[in-house]
Amino acid sequence: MIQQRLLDVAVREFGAKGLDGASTRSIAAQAGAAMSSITYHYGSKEGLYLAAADYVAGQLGGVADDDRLGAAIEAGDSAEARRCVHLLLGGLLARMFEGQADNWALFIMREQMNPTEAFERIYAGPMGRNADALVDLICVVAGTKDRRAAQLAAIALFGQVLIVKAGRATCHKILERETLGRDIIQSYSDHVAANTDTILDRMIAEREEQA
Amino acid sequence: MIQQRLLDVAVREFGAKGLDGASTRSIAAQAGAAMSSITYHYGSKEGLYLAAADYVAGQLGGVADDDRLGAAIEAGDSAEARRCVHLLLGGLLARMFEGQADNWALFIMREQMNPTEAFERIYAGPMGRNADALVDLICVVAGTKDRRAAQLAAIALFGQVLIVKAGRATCHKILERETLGRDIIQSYSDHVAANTDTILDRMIAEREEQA
DNA sequence: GTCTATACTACGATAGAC
DNA sequence: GTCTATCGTAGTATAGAC
Repeated sequence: MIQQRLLDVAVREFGAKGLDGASTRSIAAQAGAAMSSITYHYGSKEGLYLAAADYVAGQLGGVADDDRLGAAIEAGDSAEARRCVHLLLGGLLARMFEGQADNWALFIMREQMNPTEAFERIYAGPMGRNADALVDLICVVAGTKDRRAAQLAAIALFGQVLIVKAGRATCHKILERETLGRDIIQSYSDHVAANTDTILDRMIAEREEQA
Repeated sequence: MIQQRLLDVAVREFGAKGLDGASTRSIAAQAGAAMSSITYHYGSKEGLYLAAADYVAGQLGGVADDDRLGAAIEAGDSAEARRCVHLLLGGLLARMFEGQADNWALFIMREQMNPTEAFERIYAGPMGRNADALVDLICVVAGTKDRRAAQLAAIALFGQVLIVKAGRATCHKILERETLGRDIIQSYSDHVAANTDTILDRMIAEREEQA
């Protein structure tokens, strides 16, 4: 399928070089198609960019069982909500280390730094649902109605996940490795999980202090 | 000074569009100079890019008092080392919110995702020194010789700082704000500081358990 | 639906006037 | 040291053959 090949290459090229930097000639050539096929299928370079954004957004789903997350939030089950926080963050972290992650992660990073219409479309999908769920889950775990505190905690927790991609080169320098093996990935996942529990415990303790 | 104006614009343009995406014509025009002045001063587009990288690297210094950090590490003073960790992370976080930060932060983010020679030059400066100092400080605070654990902790801690830039658009969505006011910035700084203390305390407890 | 051919613009680099 | 002029290449978009 020529459209599928175009999208795969487009995500990689737009991610690596941005909308301006990537060229339709190069994308078409790598996909084994004529440049005019992009115009035919997507109208223009921008059309292909937005199509690539939608494609990326769709691939962000399934990181955790949305139904289970929703049920835990609905039920207000603190213990189950904590398990869901770990499922969500662990799932996201695992995604960051998957082989194809570089392609779409670069695309999203770029949109984060300089958001265009494409970011709205990406965030409207599974990405935004994951973010909302994390905030809701933290509220349930901490037993707090202080949503702002839960939002701040969600950002900090997500930062621990994001850095392995957004600061990949620095991580390699700090760990003195050019590639990260399974043992290090597992160690970091364990460390993040432990941090998460510690932070959630502190939020619970702070809430009980105030009460 | 025409070279200074060229560097300022170059950092912004290369950060926003990358080496390929940015154009020397546009950079020169915004700096109020002829395009050939880039060739004259920097030899080529790549030369200007590397000069911009060096300029960015230099601006990352002074986030914390290097002498004080070094002294705390040298002395093995746990309490002072913890204060230094807060100084370093707090200083970095404050830098992330400074007005001009977008320009150089975008430049560095881009290099993180797709490192070139420019990243080596940036990391060889204050950025790498800050990273090394953070790992050393954590070792002192936790009283551990498990350097790998300190490295993982440093990455997680730094992730909490990085996300406000690398995931800026998502932060705005989560906090339901289009801009982040001083009150929210202060709240997040406090949250990160509290997380940092909690994590360091846990590392100390884990070390004492093993002993 | 996919290709080739082409029009037009913008790019980086260089030469030479001042 | 800064400018204008120009060269060769590569960019997007479009038209039209098949």
